[in-house]
Amino acid sequence: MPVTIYDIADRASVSIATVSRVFNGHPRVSEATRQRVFRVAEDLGYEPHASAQSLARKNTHLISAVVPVMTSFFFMEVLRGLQDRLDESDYDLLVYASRTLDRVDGQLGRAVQRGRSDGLVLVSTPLTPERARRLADSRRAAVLVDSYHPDVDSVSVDNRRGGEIATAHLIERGHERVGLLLPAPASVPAQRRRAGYEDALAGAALPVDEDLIVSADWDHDQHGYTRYAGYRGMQLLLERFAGRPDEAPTAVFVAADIMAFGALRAVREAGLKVPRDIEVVGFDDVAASAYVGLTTLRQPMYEMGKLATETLLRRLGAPDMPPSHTVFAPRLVVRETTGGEVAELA
Amino acid sequence: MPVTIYDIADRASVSIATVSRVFNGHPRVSEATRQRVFRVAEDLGYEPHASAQSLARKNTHLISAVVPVMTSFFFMEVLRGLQDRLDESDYDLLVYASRTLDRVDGQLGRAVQRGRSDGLVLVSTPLTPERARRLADSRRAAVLVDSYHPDVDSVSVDNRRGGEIATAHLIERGHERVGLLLPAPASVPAQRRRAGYEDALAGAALPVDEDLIVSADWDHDQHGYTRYAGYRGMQLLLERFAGRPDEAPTAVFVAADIMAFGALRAVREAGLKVPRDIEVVGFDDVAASAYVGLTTLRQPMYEMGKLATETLLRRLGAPDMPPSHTVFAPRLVVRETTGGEVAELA
DNA sequence: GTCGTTGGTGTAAGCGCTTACACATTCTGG
DNA sequence: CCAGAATGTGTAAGCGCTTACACCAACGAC
Repeated sequence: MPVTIYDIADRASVSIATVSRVFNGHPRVSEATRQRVFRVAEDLGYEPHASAQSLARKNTHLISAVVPVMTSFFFMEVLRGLQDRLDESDYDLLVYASRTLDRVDGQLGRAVQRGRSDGLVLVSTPLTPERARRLADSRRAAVLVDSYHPDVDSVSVDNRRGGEIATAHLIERGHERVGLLLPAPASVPAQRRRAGYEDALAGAALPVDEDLIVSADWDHDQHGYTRYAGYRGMQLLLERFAGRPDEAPTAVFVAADIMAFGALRAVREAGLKVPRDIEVVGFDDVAASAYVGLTTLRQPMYEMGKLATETLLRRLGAPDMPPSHTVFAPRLVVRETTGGEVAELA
Repeated sequence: MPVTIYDIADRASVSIATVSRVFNGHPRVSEATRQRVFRVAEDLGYEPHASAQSLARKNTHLISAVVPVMTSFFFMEVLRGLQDRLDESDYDLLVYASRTLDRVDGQLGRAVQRGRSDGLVLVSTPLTPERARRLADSRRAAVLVDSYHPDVDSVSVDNRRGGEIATAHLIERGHERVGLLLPAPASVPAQRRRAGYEDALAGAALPVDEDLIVSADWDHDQHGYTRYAGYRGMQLLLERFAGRPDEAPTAVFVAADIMAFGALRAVREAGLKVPRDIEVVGFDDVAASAYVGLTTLRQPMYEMGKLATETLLRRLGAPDMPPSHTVFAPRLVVRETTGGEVAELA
């Protein structure tokens, strides 16, 4: 029933080789033949068979995106960037999003399967030695987004610098007791942001006080980038200083916007006002941050996705080029939570 | 270099047929041979070639999801539902998201290509006769999410009923002048919601006043599900009644949460307070709605995605089953914008 | 006229896998 | 002890396409 090149070859009185050549834009086909083949193909409603092409050509024209738990705005924006760039190429996109963090390796396994896709985009997926080995074994082109490995192309944001900017912003606004709310300690970006936090303190000759820092380490196997983690973290932080209000933080850098939303809530519930009693800075600049008026560090997520694709496509064309690493600087967006103007409409 | 079944066959001293059988769990293989083949395969690091399998088996184990402009929470949730259900199967997911609405058909074309995927999930993509024909020609299994066509499985929400519930809620709260903000008039779900709005008015013996209704019809080729559309729409609505405040709406049903955010903004800018001067009900219940305290109609997006996959997988197993249509009832979630409690943490 | 070119096309060998069919062996029951 | 069933394995024909190689005709150049 389905039409193959054999059918076309028959009806157009040529060989299947010629039909194939026509469809692949081979130069040595006479104009007359080309026209005839196209006409017959049109008549018959022919469409090449993707798997057969993949097998014969030894490439799939497919890109795999591996993302952890697809839940956040971040991944969606990156994906959108990927898509938009891919749209201009003739690659299609396979998405491997795992439900829980422990399934990531399983997804990765499927993504690197022979004949599945030509290249991978790994989003927020730290390249452990084990994973790096697997990737290398598979000989598949890859690019990392939001993580780093010396041997693989990557696109990321300067988390450390971002943490520093965030904290410095608060210090400049007169705060000397700046709290820090972190997701699960395992998160590498969060570690970097913390380093930046410490940089800023050091720059202002302020001490690092562990009491001011809370990590969402209670929920194992979770990344901790949740509203609840921020809510609970802020509660813990406030409780710690319940007996000594003069030592309590007057500002908090929350390492992710989504957490900051929870944190704001906890502040409100504690009967405090933002920014009057406590100022807050987030990280990411997700869509809702503008609504809520959250001061934050903007990550160019969409652009990162776009660039990642760009990089991957380049890599597919030049497998032996040395790896490239692009680092974007996050940009401070001041809103109400640190006394800025009412949010723009965007 | 890459290992094929031939390599394994050699090393295990069996034929390729037997190797294939082992990997496909064929019952008639002796235990000894099975073990040996597995061992050799393990040693060699064998992995089946996806394209070759697809070609030989005549199926790809791939599902395509076609979504318009990947930008909203809605699509992400549906996608997440899809993913999670797919995770339990051995299908992988191809995502076709178009940058603009006019590219949807192009994406659809790629998605239905022979040998690309076994089935399609069409999200918020109205099945025009042209598209229906194409789908039928391709003989590919498909399921519609958030749209309807008699011949194709579908999963959707009762938009009309939702519109009615939203409006009735406002009427019950004492409002007699209820405004309506809609996205682009072409949107079928929006038309249904409007119908529900009119149902509720009729039910309360209230007239339909066109002055109270605003459609985002200024931006052609856009779906109008944007924050700006809501902002502008609300502005227009307020302007209309600038000279006759007694006739102005005291409540507004906004056909999408994202629009409602913009609408709230416009209300605030006009110097009015929600819910004191104007009450607002949205539709969707996106994540940010809880933050903002927006009363809205909750669509079970995640569940719809999950069920869509379920339906599609069933359909793949039974192509001739008559089409099924599942309609979820949206649920009213009362929050601050209609005088409800402060938002839950979720 | 002969000979290398060049353009246009066909033949056939894959690509890596599945599976119908055939065959050989072993098992079972009478 | 043998027919027939059950079990295990191999042979080979695809699946639909690409492409190296070969071939032939037409073409100028000498």
